[in-house]
Amino acid sequence: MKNRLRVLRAEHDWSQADLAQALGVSRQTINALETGKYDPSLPLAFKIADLFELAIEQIFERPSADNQSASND
Amino acid sequence: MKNRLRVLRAEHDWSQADLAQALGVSRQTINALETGKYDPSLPLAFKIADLFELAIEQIFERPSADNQSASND
DNA sequence: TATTTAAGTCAAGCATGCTTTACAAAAAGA
DNA sequence: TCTTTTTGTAAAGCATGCTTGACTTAAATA
Repeated sequence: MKNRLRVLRAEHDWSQADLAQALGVSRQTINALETGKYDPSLPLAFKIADLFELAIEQIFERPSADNQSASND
Repeated sequence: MKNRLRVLRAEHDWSQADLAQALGVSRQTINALETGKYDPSLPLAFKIADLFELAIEQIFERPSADNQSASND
């Protein structure tokens, strides 16, 4: 899932460490998000959205509709 | 983090199993989300939002701003 | 040039999200 | 009442999210 974190961070002229501190997470987490290692949890996504005063949908791109199925009893 | 899943599901007259199938997750996952056991991943939150044609923010309530801090180097 | 800041990455470890299988209990329908 | 459907829950296991600590490299600055 792609995101606009790096751009938003640049617009605010923040380092990864600055952003991490503002969000209460580690710098490595920010780096991992920006480099696409994994997606944030929903609570963290909300914090990010609140910080940048944007909707989650404006920061994170919809995933590519995987169509995986689970057995469901 | 509270959510409106049970209400939305009721509006559509779906069982937990129906919703699970529509989302490609297990019934137990839906039950866990509705009973507040845990929050969905961001990708699953997007799928839910897409299915109900709502924004994530309209389904999931913002978490109560934890203010936890990480050491950050 | 020497130093500092910023970014990338790795490994180990713990927490959370989701799976399958299984069972119990409540609610709905015959 | 009897049967079926729906919901709740539990345990074990695997995948993902996030932590700390450490190290490397590149870029900015004294």
